[in-house]
Amino acid sequence: MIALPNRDRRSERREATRREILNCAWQIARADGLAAVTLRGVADLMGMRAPSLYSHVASKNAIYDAMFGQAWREWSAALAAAALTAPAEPRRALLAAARLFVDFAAGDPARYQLMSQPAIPNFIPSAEAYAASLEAYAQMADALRGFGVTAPADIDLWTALITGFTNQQLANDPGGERWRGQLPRLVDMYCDEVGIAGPALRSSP
Amino acid sequence: MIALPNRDRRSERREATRREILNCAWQIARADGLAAVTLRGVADLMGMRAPSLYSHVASKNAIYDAMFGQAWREWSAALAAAALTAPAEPRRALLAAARLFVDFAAGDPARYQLMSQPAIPNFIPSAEAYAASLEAYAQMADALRGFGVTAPADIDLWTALITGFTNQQLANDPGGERWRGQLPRLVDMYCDEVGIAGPALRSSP
DNA sequence: GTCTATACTGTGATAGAC
DNA sequence: GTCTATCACAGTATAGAC
Repeated sequence: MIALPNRDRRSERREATRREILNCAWQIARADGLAAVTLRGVADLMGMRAPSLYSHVASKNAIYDAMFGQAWREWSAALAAAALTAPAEPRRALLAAARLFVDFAAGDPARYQLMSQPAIPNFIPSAEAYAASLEAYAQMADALRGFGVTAPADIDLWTALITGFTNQQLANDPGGERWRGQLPRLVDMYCDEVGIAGPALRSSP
Repeated sequence: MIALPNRDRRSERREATRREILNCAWQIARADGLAAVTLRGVADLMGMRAPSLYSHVASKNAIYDAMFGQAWREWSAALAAAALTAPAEPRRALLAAARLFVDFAAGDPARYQLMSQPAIPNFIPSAEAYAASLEAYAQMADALRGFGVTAPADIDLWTALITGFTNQQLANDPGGERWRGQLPRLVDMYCDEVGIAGPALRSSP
């Protein structure tokens, strides 16, 4: 009988290289933009030849795909960490969530660009990676449900409002406050519309 | 003394070829997406060789640039044709403008993708092409001013709301009504917020 | 399993002949 | 103006060394 090691060092190392590939890709994306990620560039950073990457990833789009899923999972984690389930002050909680999203996007524009399709030509997230974004959506929907918002239309309204503000902020005033500064007003508008009570945020941002 | 022709047939023909290049590029973009536009593809459609295009266009990005300006001028024309200066019923006018924008975007997703940066890697609209988008912005701002909306923040609010709805509609329910159908509600929210009077649209869409 | 060398295809772009 | 030829660079497929 052969003693099986309780840890598979081989697959551990394999996972580590895969992670390193993603890290190098992120590094390039952050520095020079998403489109600047090339297999040769990633390979250079790793001290490898470009074709060698195919031992660990199926294609370049597979790298984007993994990054896409990773990005949405990071957002889910950030939202969960914020623990905005404060039913006592729903408007403040929603404002915090909105600011969190804008700041999350502004903190890594390349990441946000990848999250909001269609950033890369010919890249369509796989069902598995897309599931990560759906989970983040469900997470936000849950939070809204905690505030009494259940109608799908009301949830659609929220997503359109927040992403609209985020896109405008990043595209026209990156790092500024032109739209971000209006978030209290936006959250008030939304809460008034969907019937979330509480004191207005506008006067006391 | 040499008789100068009163029309420059040469430059007329030159302009015609340039237009044809753009038309072929649009044709490809509409059929297979913006990224599918290839110099060889355009040249094929024109019965030319790819390098010959450089006699009429400085680069591939110059083609995108011309398309960008053209797209925004088309939107300006569409908005002007709508003649939404109906101060009697501002809410209806704004709803018409909002629907016009969503439909304009949905009518040619590739065009809208190009209008909303950053659609193509390494493509940044030239100052001249960008001016076309600024003019469209000024046009909308003028219309809003006609309804008493003058604060820059209020105009920013409008753009974020409309583009947010449009993006969500195209990305998650292309050709549908999921967000488009909520436009009356959105316009009401906006008008209530910025102080545009009139009967609510919600009940009578 | 992991990496390399080589090579194929397609891209935007340039040079120079006609 | 348009052509042919060619370049540099991309993603990727394959064969084989270790």
